[in-house]
Amino acid sequence: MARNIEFERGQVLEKAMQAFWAGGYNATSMANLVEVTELGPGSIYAAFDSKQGLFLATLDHYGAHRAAKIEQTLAQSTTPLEGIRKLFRQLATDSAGENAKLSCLLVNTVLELARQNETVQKRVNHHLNTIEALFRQSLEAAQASGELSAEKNPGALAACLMTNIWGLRVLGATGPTAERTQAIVDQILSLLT
Amino acid sequence: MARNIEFERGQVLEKAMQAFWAGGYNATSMANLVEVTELGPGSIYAAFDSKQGLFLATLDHYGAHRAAKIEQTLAQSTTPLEGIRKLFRQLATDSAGENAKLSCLLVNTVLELARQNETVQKRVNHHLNTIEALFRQSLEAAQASGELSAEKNPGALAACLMTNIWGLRVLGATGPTAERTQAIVDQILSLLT
DNA sequence: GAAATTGTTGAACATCCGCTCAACAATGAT
DNA sequence: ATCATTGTTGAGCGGATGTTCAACAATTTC
Repeated sequence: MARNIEFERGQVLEKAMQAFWAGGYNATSMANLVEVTELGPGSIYAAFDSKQGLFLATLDHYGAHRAAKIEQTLAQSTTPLEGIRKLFRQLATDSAGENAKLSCLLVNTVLELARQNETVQKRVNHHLNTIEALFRQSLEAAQASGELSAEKNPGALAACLMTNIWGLRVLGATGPTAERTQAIVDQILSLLT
Repeated sequence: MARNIEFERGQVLEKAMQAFWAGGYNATSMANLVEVTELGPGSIYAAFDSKQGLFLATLDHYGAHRAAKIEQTLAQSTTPLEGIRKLFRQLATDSAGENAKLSCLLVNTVLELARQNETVQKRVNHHLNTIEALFRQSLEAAQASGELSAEKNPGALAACLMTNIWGLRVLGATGPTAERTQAIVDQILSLLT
């Protein structure tokens, strides 16, 4: 064999992700990425091919982490709908917090990059669809147990909840008050009753 | 006096706006703007100070045009709620159309630029607040006429509608089907009943 | 028509961009 | 110990970036 890789892929992805998340794709330069990852340009290109390759890897890192967190919250709740309510109340808090301006890397990427780049589009959509499926499963479970009215459409409701999450991410970036974010989430959650 | 300006400000702003709208701020270069506006770099800098100055002017152009369109649609409708429904049904159609990927310049700007730039943030928020006020006025009018339940909160509802518009703009950029966008809008409009 | 003022032009500037590659370092096989 | 293989390093590449400015053009004043 030969020389071993010195860096840990997960740590590099985490640092690159935070840079892209805070600055966006275009405004984050390779020089920035070299600085935060503490890798040489050559090592980055050997491992990820290009700036876009590194970005796609950070998208996967972010998407997997985010879906796991949502799945965990839904699984740990007393009932399916309670899990969804908990997620949206957390979103209300986060969207008025100090990290609200970060928004969500997936949503930021939809508007900055995925609109123009089919490769990025497919990758982002895959992660968004994974999350939407978690909501749909919870809504179907709620319907099966009678917690959600049989007249509701779980698929349409899940799609609508995703749209509202995206809207809340934009809202967070506008710098809203906590009262505002909570009033909006209260309206959204009334869709479940 | 002296030599007159040769270009029409409105036409230049329209062309620059379309470039920024389609490409985003960072990915639209001064070379692009020189090409689409058919002005020399010097003329652009004399009229708008900088790339950011031109961008802020296009934001105002876009915001004013957008608010006027919404105000007109609301004013021409038979009832206040019918106006809001019409706007959202149009949004469902547009978000599945060929121009859906453009999204909305204001929303795109919130996530790409306003997160990091206070000047841009204030300008975008001003235009968004203007539009939100139109919705709130329509909801208050609907409540006054009995079309909207007295138990509803027009302010919170207007804020929630804005959040949903932003979500629909993100949705449009993901390339959804017409069935999907209409199912989501149907859910949103159920908030009004 | 000369002077003063303002608008237009486009070449050029310093800087930054994403990316490459030759030189060197570390590891395992023989 | 030598060699083959792979990882790291960082100076440097060609090109793009936002911006400037001296030269020129048009218009008004006197």
